Amino acid sequence: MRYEKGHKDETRRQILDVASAQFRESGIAAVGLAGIMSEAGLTNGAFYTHFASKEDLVREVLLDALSRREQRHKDNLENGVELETTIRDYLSLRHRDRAGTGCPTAALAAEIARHPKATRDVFTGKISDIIALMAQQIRHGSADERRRKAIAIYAAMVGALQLSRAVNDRQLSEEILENAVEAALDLAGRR
Amino acid sequence: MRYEKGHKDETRRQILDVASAQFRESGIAAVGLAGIMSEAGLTNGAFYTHFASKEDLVREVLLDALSRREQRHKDNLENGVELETTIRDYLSLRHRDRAGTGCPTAALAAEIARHPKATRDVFTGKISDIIALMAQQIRHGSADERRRKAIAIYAAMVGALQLSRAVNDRQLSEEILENAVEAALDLAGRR
DNA sequence: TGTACATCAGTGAACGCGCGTTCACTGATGTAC
DNA sequence: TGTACATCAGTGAACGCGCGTTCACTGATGTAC
Repeated sequence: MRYEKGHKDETRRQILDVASAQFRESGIAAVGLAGIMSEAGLTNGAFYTHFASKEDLVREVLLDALSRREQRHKDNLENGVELETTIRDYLSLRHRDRAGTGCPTAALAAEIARHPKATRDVFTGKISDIIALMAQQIRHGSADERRRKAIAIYAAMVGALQLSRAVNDRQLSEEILENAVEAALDLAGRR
Repeated sequence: MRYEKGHKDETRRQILDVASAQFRESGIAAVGLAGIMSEAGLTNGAFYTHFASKEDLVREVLLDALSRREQRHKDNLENGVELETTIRDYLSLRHRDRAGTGCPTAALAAEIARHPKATRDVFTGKISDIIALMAQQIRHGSADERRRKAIAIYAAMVGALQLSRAVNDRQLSEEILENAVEAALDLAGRR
């Protein structure tokens, strides 16, 4: 063949990575395939060698980005990382300012709600897994109680990160992050 | 004049209302001016008699929709409506299923974060006002404590509503809303 | 061993379409003289 | 009172542009005989 073994997989991964960052940075509807392909160092037409449609790409990007997030939660759990650390990392200035490498839920949840069933199915499955992993990070309470807390904490984190990004006032933005950290810790039963 | 007095204002309001619903239902980037104008019963060209650009419309829609939300919070406060009621209304199935008439923050926050300064300024100002009004609904604690709580509760509500909309599983969707209600009430110091 | 053909990742131009925006025009009314 | 002109909300066609998608083609390699 013209290209060495595994070349196509590498190209696919490259497209996936570029799209993943652009979607989270600018939103799905605002990003065009031409822009993705050119940043990936390819021409328009090659896209369809790897994906069936833009919606197919969206689904694959979501699966990939959320799987990476899930893996991070798994690693945290195995390494005994405290829930407090997870919360503080999520609600950090760094995460707020780097949407392109950050949580896909905070960047895209509202948009995902308007996408086809197959795309929402991927989101639903991964979000369930992530909630289950966060529940395991919680120290006290029954399995049911921990799950309930994990859901509420996750929702609070997603909402606060979005607000801190949308708001155009440094002080208010930081106030939102800080208060959400405290609230999440309260909910986790840490104080 | 060709049209009776106040006609232009009515037309402007009509465009504003149609755009407001379409933006919240489908997202700003996914909605076109032609679709807005035809639903408003007008042709393309008339748009620029009322607004300078799509971004101008976005700003006006946001100002209008958030002002209405703010007014609702004011009314609630004057009528002695409990914070619990505000929370339960926000995190209701009805609100989840009617994004077009619902909270602009939950529908558009991530998108607003990517819009120009002037648009984000409008959002920031109104969100500050709404937070201040919610803080007044909280019964216990110093003014500062109540503000901190209001911020956290608002973030949790926004995040939970979005998650409940994005998720493609009825049970999980309702579980998110219910747990967020409980968490918000906990944060408010109701139990 | 040499030749003919198959494979396939990627190229790049083109497709129809809808986007935001512009603009010459319409036609009913108000104003000036 | 009659006429000429100004006003202005709205029309509808057109602008250039970028969108997602298609497709004939390229050219390096692998396979068959």
